[in-house]
Amino acid sequence: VLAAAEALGYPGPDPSARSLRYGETRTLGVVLGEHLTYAFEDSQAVSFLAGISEVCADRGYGLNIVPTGAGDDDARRVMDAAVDAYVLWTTFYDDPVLDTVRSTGKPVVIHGGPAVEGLALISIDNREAARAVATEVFTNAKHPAVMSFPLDRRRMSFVTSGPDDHEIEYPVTRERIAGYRDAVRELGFDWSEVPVGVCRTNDLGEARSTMQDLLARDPSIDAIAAMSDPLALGARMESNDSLRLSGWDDSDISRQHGITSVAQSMREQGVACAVTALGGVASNYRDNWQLVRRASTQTTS
Amino acid sequence: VLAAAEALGYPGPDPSARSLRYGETRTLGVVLGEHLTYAFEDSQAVSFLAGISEVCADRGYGLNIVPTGAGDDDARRVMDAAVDAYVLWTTFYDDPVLDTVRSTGKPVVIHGGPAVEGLALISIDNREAARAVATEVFTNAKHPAVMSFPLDRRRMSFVTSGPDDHEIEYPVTRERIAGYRDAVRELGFDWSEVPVGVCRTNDLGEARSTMQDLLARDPSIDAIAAMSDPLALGARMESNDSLRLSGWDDSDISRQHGITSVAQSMREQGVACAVTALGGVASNYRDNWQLVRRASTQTTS
DNA sequence: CTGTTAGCGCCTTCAC
DNA sequence: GTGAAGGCGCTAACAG
Repeated sequence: VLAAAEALGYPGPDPSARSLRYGETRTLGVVLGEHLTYAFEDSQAVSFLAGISEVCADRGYGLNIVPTGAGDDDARRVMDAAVDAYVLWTTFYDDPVLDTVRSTGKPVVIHGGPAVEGLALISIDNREAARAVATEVFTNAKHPAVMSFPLDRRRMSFVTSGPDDHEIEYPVTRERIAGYRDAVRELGFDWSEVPVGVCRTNDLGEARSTMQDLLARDPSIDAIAAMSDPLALGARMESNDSLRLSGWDDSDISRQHGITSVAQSMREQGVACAVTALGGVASNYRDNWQLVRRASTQTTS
Repeated sequence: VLAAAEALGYPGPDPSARSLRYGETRTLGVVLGEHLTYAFEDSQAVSFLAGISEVCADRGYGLNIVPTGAGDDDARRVMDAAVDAYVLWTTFYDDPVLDTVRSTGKPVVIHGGPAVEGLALISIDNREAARAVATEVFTNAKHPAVMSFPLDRRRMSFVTSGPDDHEIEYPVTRERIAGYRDAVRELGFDWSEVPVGVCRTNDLGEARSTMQDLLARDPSIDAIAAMSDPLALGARMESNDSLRLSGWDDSDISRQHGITSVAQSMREQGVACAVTALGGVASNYRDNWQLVRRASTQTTS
């Protein structure tokens, strides 16, 4: 009998049929608010996925990566994915994908934000961390400024000042801006006059060009709070060592260049997301960050 | 009617049922011969996956990453994956997974090797590239040596000399060793006396420790052909600038440190694998590499 | 203990 | 035009 099956080229049990029967696929879905290649180009995204995949490997789950934002078939792509649960990365306020994943009735974990009633959220307290690092970098400064991630899906590079919350579509970015604003105000500055350079992508080149634009607008800038280490380094390259500077993520870049940064483990957050999505209980990550003080915010007075 | 469905919490079309009906899942499977986290830790693996994902995103395919080598349920994991085609990364001679994927009857593309009758193969000509770079680095040398990736699944670090093909389980490693050997013999050395340092992992620390072991065995080593740029840099850090040196992949490391290297695009190879797996025709990648000469193999005589 | 059957949810066909 | 039914491949339950 087995020989006959072999001879006829029986392709083995069909996974779709099996899933249908059992009602589970043993696969975790990761929904990206970005182009798929971004998942493998941004080092933070890679760390996050490494954490996710660690959990999947342990439990014998596959990992299905679903890109969104490319077209109007996002909902179909997400719903068509044969997965048991979703982890969302880089989603935004009012993202239609949020409704889509919720309507599936499957477990959903959102990384970073936004907080959605009934869906799990894993994130550090970006606002509080931003307040702490900005307080560090803006103390003893005369003309503070910010280097930011994109504010909305259009992902434009530009320079503005004191942006309002409602202009900012990405939760992590909004929270960090809010934290910078908290610090700015506590130190007695006028937020509406603080220049904010927005970088389309998270890389050195973009940061340098945006820093040039910032300095063109206000050459007296003497302190920069940046949302990533590459952005911070780009700012320094267009300035001089007297610039007070902070980055974010405590990567090799900030270590090598003595840049004050915010340490957080994307990998651990990935683990927490996957564990939660697959039915476990992860610890609270709100306070899982640390301010790492380095030479770039040393007081020189 | 729609309202009623909504009210009852209809979870939307079930992807498993849909796949079953249509006989396709619109998902590409990537089978890793490594622990899943490796896929996100090794920069070459990340580039390869970026290429794969680019194609998947274009065509509206999902990406399902299946780790193997963890236990004896590899076959089940692979067969249970709801995918339309497979791409294999870091597989080896006689890997049982090869039989498993073939038995599914789905399209299979193997990256790097081994060549299997009836399954597609995407790879540069590692042997020829290794011969070229070794000829470059070993010319004018007196005591050539090699820094290698693991030879087999046990992934041990150790020092040996002139290993035979049959000791080497990974196709890419075997081909490169063969190319080094070709060059060594053409230059008149005795392959069986050439020290080969095997590094368990592809990182600097491992390379430094293995280089120490190599030098302990033969302090007169004056040229190293390494299978990656990190391994090459590690070797240099335990030696001095007079060491003739070559790496592989033409990464930032080799550029910054003036190390001769072999350029190839893992990303393009990823694209080629995905295109082939999903039914397209990719161009031949055998000769898609280049020797990049730098200061580390300058003739100083 | 072996053999048959029902049904997972979907889509397409065919009947009305 | 609307509506019912069959079958994709699997497995659990049930009948012989």
